[in-house]
Amino acid sequence: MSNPRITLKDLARELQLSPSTISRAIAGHPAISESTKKKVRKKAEELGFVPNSIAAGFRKKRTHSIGVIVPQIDIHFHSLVISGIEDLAYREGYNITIFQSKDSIEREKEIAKILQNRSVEGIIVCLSNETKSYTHFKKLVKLGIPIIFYDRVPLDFQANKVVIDDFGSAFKATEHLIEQGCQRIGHIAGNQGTSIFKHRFEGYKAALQAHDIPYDPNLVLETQNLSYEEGASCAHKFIASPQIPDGIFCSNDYTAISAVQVFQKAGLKVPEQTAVVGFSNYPISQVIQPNLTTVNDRAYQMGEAAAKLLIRQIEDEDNAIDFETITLKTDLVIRESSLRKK
Amino acid sequence: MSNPRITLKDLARELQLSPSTISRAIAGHPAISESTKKKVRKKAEELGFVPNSIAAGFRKKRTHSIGVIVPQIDIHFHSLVISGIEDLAYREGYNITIFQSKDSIEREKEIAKILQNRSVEGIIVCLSNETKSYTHFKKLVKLGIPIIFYDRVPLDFQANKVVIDDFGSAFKATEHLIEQGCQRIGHIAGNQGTSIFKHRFEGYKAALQAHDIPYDPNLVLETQNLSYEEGASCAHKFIASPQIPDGIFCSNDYTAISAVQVFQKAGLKVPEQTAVVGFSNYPISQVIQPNLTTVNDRAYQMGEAAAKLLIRQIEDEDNAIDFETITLKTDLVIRESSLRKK
DNA sequence: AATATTTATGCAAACGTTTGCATAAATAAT
DNA sequence: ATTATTTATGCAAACGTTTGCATAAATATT
Repeated sequence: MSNPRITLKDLARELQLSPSTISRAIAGHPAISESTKKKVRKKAEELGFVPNSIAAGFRKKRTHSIGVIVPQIDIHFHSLVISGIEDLAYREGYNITIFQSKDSIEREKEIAKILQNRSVEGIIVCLSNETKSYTHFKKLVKLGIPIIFYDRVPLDFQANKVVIDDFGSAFKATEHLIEQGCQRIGHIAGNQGTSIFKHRFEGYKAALQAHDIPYDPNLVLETQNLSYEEGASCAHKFIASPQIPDGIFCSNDYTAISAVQVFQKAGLKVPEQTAVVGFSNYPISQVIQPNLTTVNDRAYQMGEAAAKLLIRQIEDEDNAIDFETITLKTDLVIRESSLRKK
Repeated sequence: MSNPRITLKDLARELQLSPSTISRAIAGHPAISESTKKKVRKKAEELGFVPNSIAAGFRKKRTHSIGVIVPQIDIHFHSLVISGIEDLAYREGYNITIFQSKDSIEREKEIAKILQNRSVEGIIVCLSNETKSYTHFKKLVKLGIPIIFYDRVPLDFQANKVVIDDFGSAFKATEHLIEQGCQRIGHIAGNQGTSIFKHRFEGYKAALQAHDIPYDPNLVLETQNLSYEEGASCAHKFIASPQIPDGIFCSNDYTAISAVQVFQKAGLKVPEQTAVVGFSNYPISQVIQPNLTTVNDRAYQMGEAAAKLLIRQIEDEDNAIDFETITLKTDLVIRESSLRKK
């Protein structure tokens, strides 16, 4: 049989005071005498009183709860984002209720309803792949619940967003290959229906153009899921082409790594014959041989920025803050797979 | 200005009924007529009423909330466990409030208090590295809050635990090397102060003994953190030894991978000259060349099992369930790094 | 001593549900 | 027509805090 939890009323009974006095004493209210405060705190400690934030929150209409919806927790990118969110939230006295949408719009809608039901004060969400309409989120915004979208964000309605500079990152990555002497640069692209990958493709093209290198559509291969297998397939296509590219910018690390491995198996030297750059700085990228040059997309910082923006919006009581978009710069982590010269 | 949230009282006013009738109608109580139920549900839908589970939970003394404490969310093992927990919890109508202890006993104690404060109905926790005393958890158990420990579990007090069969897994991994013809088998061990790694070491020894292979302490190298660097260092020590081992069982994938790479750099053929087996089946293990044979420690299933056990304990009202330990079997995923013969 | 002001504590309503018991209306039985 | 039973809805307390306002006691001023 468990011990029942101690309440303010229990302390009140013990000390022959009223629950409102106990509540104020514990909160350090100036109208309560120091001696009463001392007495109450001592007895609270003695009996193991822990405030019931459900009851307090119910009265004050505050939950200090943030809902987080990610496609999958075990995808490294998202686990870094969540880690960044939790660290910031913990420091600010908020806690995180987490859900996976599993890239299902139906599950995402159900979760949105659950979060309303649970009175979260704000939401951070990476949209599911299937999400094309956002009424389930618009409804919550209308109720005054701020929402921050990260990574996959809605394009056609105003919202708070935290994204990375995909265009600029791709530009820099491609530019790096050019600076390493590459002239015939290929691109393994992500699904162009997803704006992230579209921007990466645009950045790649812009860098070529900026350096007077003609864009050759035959050097761009589009994948659906940027999977390891698709990367290998693209690498084989490059090898089979009349003129093998001497540099490749890949939209994620998996395709970059598989490309590297296919080239090596085919006897192509990386980076001497073909330099390769990936995207996302997964832990894998510093383990494979040669170590992979890759864009560090700062997922942890993305999480921190999203949580900071959300808490600012929660605590802005007059709702004066307009929608905001934070675009994080990235770093290019230069490793062996693209280094020809210093 | 946001729209205020619709309550039972609002519906009551609209329909000229009492809030208790509205509550019962929405809940489908048999004492309420079908026509009233229909009318109430229609109006609820029309006005966008969503039940307030904070208020309902306050009255019923239920939160349907589970607290989860992991050392770090972005460690792949833990992100898989959390994914397993969330999937099971979502299906059972519970939600997950997540915290990182950052391997700090102080932060863990603070989090335990926060979870009491928030009236979670149960807790799943992987103890921080620093945790040597458990009063902060014992106190919660005494209040009737069930706690499931996973992976790093307390040894000297009765608790619910979900672990893997470290001994049996290590035995099987070592046995596999023996079956592949290895006779001089080394071990890169984890910190022996952690029972997980101690059991792995014991399993390794037991397999040698079971096959009449003498245990040679010179073939066992202990690390502190099983880091990539420590793995490389151990590999160098093996290379410098008078007789290089022809098989190595490593306590995690990072050390296995770095060992493989050091051997390859030194001209040793893996697995022909030295076969290598890792532990944890990180995504890395199927990417490196040769692909790594490794123990799949089924972190996702560990999460599911922990959540299932916890919810069973939460919903067992007479508290008749004794403490329980679930030991998950693992699979040995045989890949190139250990295959000499079929 | 009487009056005014300040200090410290208490009362009770409130938050939004749920639910035991009460009561009015409808229906059935005599 | 009267009485008994059933049906459907309502009242109000409860959950554990917080807080506006009330009040008693202590202190200061005249």
